[in-house]
Amino acid sequence: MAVTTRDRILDTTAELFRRYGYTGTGLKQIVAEAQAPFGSIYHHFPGGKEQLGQEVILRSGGMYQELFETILGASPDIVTGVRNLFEGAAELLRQTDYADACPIATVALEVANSNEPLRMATAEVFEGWIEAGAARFASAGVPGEKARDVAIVLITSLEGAFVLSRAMRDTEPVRVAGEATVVALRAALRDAA
Amino acid sequence: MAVTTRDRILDTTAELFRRYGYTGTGLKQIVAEAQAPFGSIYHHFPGGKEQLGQEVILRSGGMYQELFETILGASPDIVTGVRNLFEGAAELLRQTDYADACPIATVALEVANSNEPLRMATAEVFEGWIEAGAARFASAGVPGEKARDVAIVLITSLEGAFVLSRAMRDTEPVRVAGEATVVALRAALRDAA
DNA sequence: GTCTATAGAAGGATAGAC
DNA sequence: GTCTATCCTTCTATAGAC
Repeated sequence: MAVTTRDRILDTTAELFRRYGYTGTGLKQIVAEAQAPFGSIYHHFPGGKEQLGQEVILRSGGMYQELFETILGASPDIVTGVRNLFEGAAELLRQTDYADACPIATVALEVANSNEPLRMATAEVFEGWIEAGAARFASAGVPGEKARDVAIVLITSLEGAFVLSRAMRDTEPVRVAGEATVVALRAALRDAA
Repeated sequence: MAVTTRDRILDTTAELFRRYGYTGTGLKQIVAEAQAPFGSIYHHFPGGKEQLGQEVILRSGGMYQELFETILGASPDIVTGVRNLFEGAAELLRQTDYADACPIATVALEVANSNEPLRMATAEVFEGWIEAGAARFASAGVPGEKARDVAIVLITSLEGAFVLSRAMRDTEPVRVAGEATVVALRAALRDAA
């Protein structure tokens, strides 16, 4: 079949991590949902839960980055792209009962002071997002020294808005944070002129 | 003594939640660190871990709000106050090995789609922070309809910056988010003139 | 190699001694 | 009422049957 057991485990784990976090997701829960025998986890991931977590973090981070790129690439200009990104996130939240937000933020907070290998994986993802965002903003006309800052503002705004929107079950924080990010981006673009 | 067993349990739990999250913190771990017998948890919190979690969330939220008010109240003007708030957060992160950030964000993400009573507690805290911030910005001269938005920008920026800074072990996200929040606040204040 | 059964530790919760 | 001992479940991980 097109999807291997290994991929099914990775996909299922990513989904469960997003909803229940790292410590809140059990290996038995994963294999049950992925319709795989328990032993297949240790067959495909000899390092156990930690190895599985690492791969899920890096993989989800990469997929989310591709989603960013797709949305921004499909927009006529960078300002519209950023606006579409936040509006799409708000809509997706609403449609998924406020579950479908950042795939790694919950895990990132859980492991930041308790699991160094996993913390490093989340840091690697965030750093990758920042660099990708900075490159895109720079090529859109944001001055070099400002491009990284704008990328950080975008990502921190979105992450923080996810925290509040998921807790409050309201898209308001995502919408407001999106507007603020657009304003910050416009200001940075003005500096270039 | 000045501090009761109940308070010691609440303080200890708040600290452990911040570091390990809700599911990552065990009741046995709590009583061990609080130097209390195991039974005292169910004596003081008959509702078990969930009741304890609820009280910790609301209490930590209130204490953090007081901290906001203290910092903003001690600053000569609102812009300086917001700057001090982010700078203080960055310094505290650095000093505490990037553990001392938002006391409830980790729990908020963990429970958002898995524990409705606890989700409501986190939502109550965030809504309280937004309203307190909006009131303060309004009295500082931000037009009424903008005051709530600025408060949301402040809180989402800080929360998102905490996620990145803790994961990356770098204060850069908090500092950049702080600058952006100051810029947004200044723009809102200009609208009033 | 795929899968089941189970080990050994830790989880939350409770009963009852004192 | 304070505290201890224990219950039952669930956790990660492993051993070994097929």
